[in-house]
Amino acid sequence: MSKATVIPQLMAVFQQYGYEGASITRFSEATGLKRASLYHYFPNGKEEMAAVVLDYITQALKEQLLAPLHSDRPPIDRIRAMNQKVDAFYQHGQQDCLLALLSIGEAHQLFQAQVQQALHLWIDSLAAVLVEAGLSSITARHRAEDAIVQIQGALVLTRGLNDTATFERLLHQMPETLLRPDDTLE
Amino acid sequence: MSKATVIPQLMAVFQQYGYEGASITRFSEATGLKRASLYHYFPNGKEEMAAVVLDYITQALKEQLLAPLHSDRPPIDRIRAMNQKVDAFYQHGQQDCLLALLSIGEAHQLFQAQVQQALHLWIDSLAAVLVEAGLSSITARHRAEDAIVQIQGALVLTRGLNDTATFERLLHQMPETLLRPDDTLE
DNA sequence: GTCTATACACCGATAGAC
DNA sequence: GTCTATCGGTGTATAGAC
Repeated sequence: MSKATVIPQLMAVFQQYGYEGASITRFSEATGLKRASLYHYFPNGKEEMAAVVLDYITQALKEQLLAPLHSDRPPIDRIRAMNQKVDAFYQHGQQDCLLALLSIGEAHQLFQAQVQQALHLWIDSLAAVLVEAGLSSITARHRAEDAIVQIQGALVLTRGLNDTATFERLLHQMPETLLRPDDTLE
Repeated sequence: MSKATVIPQLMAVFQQYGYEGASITRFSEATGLKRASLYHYFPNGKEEMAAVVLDYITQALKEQLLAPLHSDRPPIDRIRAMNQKVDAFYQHGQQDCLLALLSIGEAHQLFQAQVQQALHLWIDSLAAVLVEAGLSSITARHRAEDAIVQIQGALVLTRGLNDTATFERLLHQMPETLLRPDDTLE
């Protein structure tokens, strides 16, 4: 049992219970390791676990969600490809986003820097594609922010309404919405 | 000290710490009442407190945010009026939404019905105004969902980026966005 | 590296005096 | 209605055997 093996299992616990609701007992049940063994891997306990999980999902963001944005296909195909990954990553909206969960309560202070960095990476990567597609720099940035807002907001609505329809609809129409002509009113 | 007096104080604790992070000790500090006194008002403890707070904010939703939608002014003015209230209610995006916080972890099971009802009320009220403005029933519903998605997503982004700019921008451009002509592509 | 055993703080909840 | 005192349970974290 290596450290890398347990990280996805810790991630699942954080996703299901949030930062405060995630306890060492639950981590122990999820990994099959006893408390003391977890402290062997993560001497700083829950806080260190969350930090490592955040590094892990930042890597997943780069390698899974953002990688399709750097292909040589047309911009709209790249965004479609990203959204396919987004749909899988969040399991059609039924999986909570750790970037959102870890900016609540006590966790907000602790992980703000890491969360901020990941969100900026996402926005910047998407905005770069929109600039390449011919949008102005400022419009591209706004649209990229809007995309992340839609994803995060749709995740909230999916949980609250217990219905993935809005998440799926917004993901589906997002590529065209993001690439619509620049009104210069924005 | 009456029961109604402490509800806003309990709400503030839930908003700051989420459901799991909110403890009786913190409620005691926020209200000035000792633990046993809180159990006098809320025999079922934290769960009952959250349920009462949810009723309170559902009432606030109706009386503060949705009331402007029922005036006799043009639809765009009514939506602008709602968004002014939204901006104040969430303190320019810096105040977390309890409907989102109470659909996480353990709280999700407990309060799903109340959260769902409040969100549907919000969406239905907004969609009714959009229908009155001439949009088709299905488009109105989608746009109303989009509005709640934008508000909730922008709240997430405000926390994560520590910047209220996106929240303010989206609120400002929302009235025109919601009332734009129906493409019938939606 | 993994375990058992344990220390100590805080949690939710209740009993009972005033 | 508000308090002090207290209970059992769970939380984080560590010591030390194997």
